[in-house]
Amino acid sequence: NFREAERKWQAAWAERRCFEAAVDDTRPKYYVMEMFPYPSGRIHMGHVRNYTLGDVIARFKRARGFNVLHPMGWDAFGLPAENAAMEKKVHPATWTYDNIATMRAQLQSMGLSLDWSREIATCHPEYYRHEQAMFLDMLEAGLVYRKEASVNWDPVDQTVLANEQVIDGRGWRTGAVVERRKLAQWFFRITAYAEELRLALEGLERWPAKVRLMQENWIGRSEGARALFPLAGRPDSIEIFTTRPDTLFGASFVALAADHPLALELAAGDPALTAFIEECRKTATSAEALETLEKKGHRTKLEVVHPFDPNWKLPVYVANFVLMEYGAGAIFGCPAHDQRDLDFARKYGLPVKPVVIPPGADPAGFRIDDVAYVGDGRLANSAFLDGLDVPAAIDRAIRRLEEIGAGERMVHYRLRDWLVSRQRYWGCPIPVIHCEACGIVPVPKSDLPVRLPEDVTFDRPGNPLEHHPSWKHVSCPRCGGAARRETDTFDTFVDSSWYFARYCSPRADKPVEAAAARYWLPVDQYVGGVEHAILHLLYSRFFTRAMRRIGLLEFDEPFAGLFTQGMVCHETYRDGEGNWLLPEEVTKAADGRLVTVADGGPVEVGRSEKMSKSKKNVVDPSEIIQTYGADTARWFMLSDSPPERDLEWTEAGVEGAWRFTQRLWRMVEGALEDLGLRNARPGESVNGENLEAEGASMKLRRATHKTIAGVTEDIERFRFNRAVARIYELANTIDELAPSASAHVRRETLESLVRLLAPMMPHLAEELWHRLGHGGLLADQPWPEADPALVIDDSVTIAVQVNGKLRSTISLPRDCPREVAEQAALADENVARARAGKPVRKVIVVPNRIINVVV
RNA sequence: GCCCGCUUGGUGAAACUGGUAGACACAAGGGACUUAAAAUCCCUUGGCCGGCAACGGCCGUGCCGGUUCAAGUCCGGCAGCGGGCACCA
Repeated sequence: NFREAERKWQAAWAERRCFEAAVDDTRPKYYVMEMFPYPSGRIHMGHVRNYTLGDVIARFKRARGFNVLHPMGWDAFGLPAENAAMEKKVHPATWTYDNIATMRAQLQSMGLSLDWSREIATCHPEYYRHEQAMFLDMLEAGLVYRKEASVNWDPVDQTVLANEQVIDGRGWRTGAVVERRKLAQWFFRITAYAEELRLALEGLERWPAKVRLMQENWIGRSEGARALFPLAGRPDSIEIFTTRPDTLFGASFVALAADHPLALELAAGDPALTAFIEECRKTATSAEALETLEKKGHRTKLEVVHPFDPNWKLPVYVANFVLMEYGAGAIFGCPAHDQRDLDFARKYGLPVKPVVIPPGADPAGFRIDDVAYVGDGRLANSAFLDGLDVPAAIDRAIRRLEEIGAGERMVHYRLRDWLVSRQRYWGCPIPVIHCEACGIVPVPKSDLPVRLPEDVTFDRPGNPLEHHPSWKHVSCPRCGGAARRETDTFDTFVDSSWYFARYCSPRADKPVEAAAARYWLPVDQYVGGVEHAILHLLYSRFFTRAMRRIGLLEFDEPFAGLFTQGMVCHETYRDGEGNWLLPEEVTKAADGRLVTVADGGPVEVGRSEKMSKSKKNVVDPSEIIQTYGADTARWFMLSDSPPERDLEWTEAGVEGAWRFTQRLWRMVEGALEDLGLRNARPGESVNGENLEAEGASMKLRRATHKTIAGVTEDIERFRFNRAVARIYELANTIDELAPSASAHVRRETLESLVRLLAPMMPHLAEELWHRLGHGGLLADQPWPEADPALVIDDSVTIAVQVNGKLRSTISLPRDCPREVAEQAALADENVARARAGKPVRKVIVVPNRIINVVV
C-alpha cells in the first residue's frame, strides 16, 4: 500500500503543480540543479543519490520560503545512441526518446520535486537550433575558428577525440590505440579566457577547494620566456619556452619533440632519425611505459648558437621527453638545475655546468653529481647575471633577450583550445556551408535549425551525414553556387555547457530570455559527480563568458555553489570460477557464508567498489523502489555516509531504512488512537500549559525544538547524515517520553517530526501529515521554526577534569559565575578523591563546557 | 615524480572555531512475546583490570615526537590508502 500512497502523493503534487516555478520578483529565488542524465536506458544508483541530494535541498529551500527552480532534462546526444543503432538496428532518435520515456518514469517514481514543465532534451531541434545560433554569433565574435590540426583519430569509432578523451594513448570509450591525422577542425577559443577562468576560481567560494585546484592545474599557468636559438649555418631559429631563463648559461643542448617540424624535416634524409621518431610515437603513449621510460635522444647534425654568446654552439637532439603540444615543442637543457636534463646529459656525455650556487656553497667548488640543484641561490658562471638571485636573474635574462630581439617574456598555459568537431551523426550539426567560391559561409539564421536528416543508415563505419545521398549538397547562401554542408557535429560537451541557462526559459524563441535569465541565474546550487570536475565545469564557465560576449548573459560564473557527491559502491562477488556475480545471485547460507543462489557454490567476496556493469556489483533502483518504496531508498541514500564521501550500498542498511519508515507509521498511528491527541491542536494550548509541572512534556518540547534547530542547520550545510541521526534521536526520545507527556506536546512533536522528514521522505511525510488531520499538502507548508528559548537549556552538564583526566560531571545553571562553578567542582567527591589531598594549583573554567583542576 | 585529500569500535560514521571520543545507524549476542517463525519490544556491545553491587581504575582516534591545564582536532617527521596531473621545459 505504500507504493499506492507514493503514487497518490506524486499525482497530488503534479495536479497542484507544486513544483512549477515562475518568475516572482517579490520572493527570493533559489535555483538548484543536478547534472542532467545521459539517457542510457535506465537510471542507476548514482542517479538516485544525485537526485535525492538535490531534491532535499530543493524541498528544504521551498519550505524556507524561496521561489525554487528545480528543473530536469536530458543530455541526449552522443555515441551510445549510434552504437545502439548499429547493434540493434534502431534509429538513434527512437532509442534515445524511448530511453528518456523509461527514465522519466523512473525519476518520477522517486517523488522528486522537479518542474517537469521545463524539461529539455539536447537532441531536440528546439534546443539545438539555439546552440547553432549562438555558434554563429560566436563565430562572428571571433570565439570560434577552424584550423587544420593534427587530431587524435579513433580507428574504431572513426572519429576525432579531444586530447581530454585520450587516456594513455587510447580512446576513452573504445580503448583503441589512437592514431594521428590531419583534419580541418572547429575550435572554441577557450584559451583566450585562460587567465580569466583561472583568476575567477578564487571567487567560487562555494565550490569544493579540490575542484578549484583541479581546474587551476588543468589551466596550468606558467611564467617564463620564449627564446630563439639561431641555427648554425641556416637562416632560421629554434624557438623554445623556458621557466628558467636564469639558467641559460648552464645550457648544454637543445631538444626537439619528435613531432617538431624541424625534426620531421631532418628525418627525411635520416633513416635512423625516422626510426627514432617512430619509436617515440609508439612508446610515448602507455602510462606504464612513461613511468619507467628511459630518457632517450637522437643527435641531429644541426647545431644552434647560444642567444647570449655568438661563439657558443650547442648540439640539437630529438628527444622522447619533449612534447609538441606543450610550449614551443622544443627546450633547452640545463643539466645542473633540472633532473630530467641531468639524466639526459649523463647518458650522452654532455657538460654539466652549475650556474646557481646554493647559499653558503663555494662557487668554485660546487659540483653536481646525481641530483640536480633546483633551489634558490646566487648566479655564477653567467656573465651579466653573476651575483643575482634566481628571481632577479630570471627578470634580467628576459630583459636581455628582449633587448637583443632573441625572445620575450611569456606566460604559457597548459590549457588548449577546445576542439568541438565530431565526425558523428547523433550530435548538433555545425551550421556552416563550404563553398568553393566563397569559402566558409554561415548558414543564415533564418534557415536554422539545420536539422539532422532522419533517413540515415549505420551499415558502414564513418559519419552517416557524410554518406547521406542529399543532405550535404546545398547551394551557397552567398553566391548560390553548388556547395557542401558541414558534416561535423558538436562535441556533446557543447550541449551541456549552456543547458542551465536554457532551463530559465525553455520554450523561448531565443537561447535565453533576458528577464528570466536575470531573475534565475546564476545557479545557486549545482550537484553532481566529481568526474565532471574539470571538463564539463570548465567548458560551462567558458561558455557563460562566451554567451556574455554575444550579449545573452550578464554574468561570468554559471554555478555559484557546487557540491560534488561521492560514488555509490557495493561489494563485488565472484563464483568458484572467477566469474562476477550480481548481488542478487548471492545469498547467505545457514552457516552465514555467502553462496551462489544457482547451485550453492562458494562465493568470493571482493572489496567494495563503484557500482559498475563490468563487475556486476549493481543494484537496480527500480527494484528497490518496487520492494521498499522511494522513501526508503532516499532515506538510505542520506543516512549513513556524508554526501561527499563514497556510499556503501548494503541490503542490511536498506532494511534498516525500511524498518524506520514502518516505525514512523506506527508511531503516528498509535498516537492517533489517543483521542486527546487526535483533538489537540498544536500551538494553541502548548504555551498555556503549566509545563514546569510536567517534566516529560517540557523535556519533549525541548528535544523537539533542538531537533528542529539542528536539522535545519545540518541541511543548510549539506550534513544530511547528521540530520538523519537527529531525527532518529527525536524518534527515540518520543518513544521514551511520549507516554507521560501531554497530548498537545505530543502532537506538536509528531507534527514537527513529520515536517522535518518532508525533504527526505516526502511521500511518507505527506501521508502522515494527512493522517494527522491536515487538509492541505505538506509540500506547501513552511519549514518549522525552532523556539530559541527551548533550544538552550537552563542547566548544563559540565565535565570536570583533574590534571586533564575526566573525573566527574556536574550539573550547573547555564552561564553560572566562574566562582560558583569552581566551588562546585572542588566540592565533588570524585574530584576530591582524584586530588588525593594535593593542593590545587590552578582551576581552568571554560563556561558551560569543562572545568580542569590542576594539582 | 609533483599536487591534493583521507586514516576514529566488528561495520558506516558522530564529535561546532583545541574542552566529557564513539551520538545515530548497521551487525552481533542475550532476553520478552509466540505452538513456532516473522515482526515488535527490552538489555548488552572499544579493549583490559578490580568489585556481590552501585561503581572505580588503566589503555585507546594509523605510527613516532612536540606544543598546551587540556590534542581525534594544532605543529614536525614517518607509514598506509585514495584522488588529480604527469617526460609540463
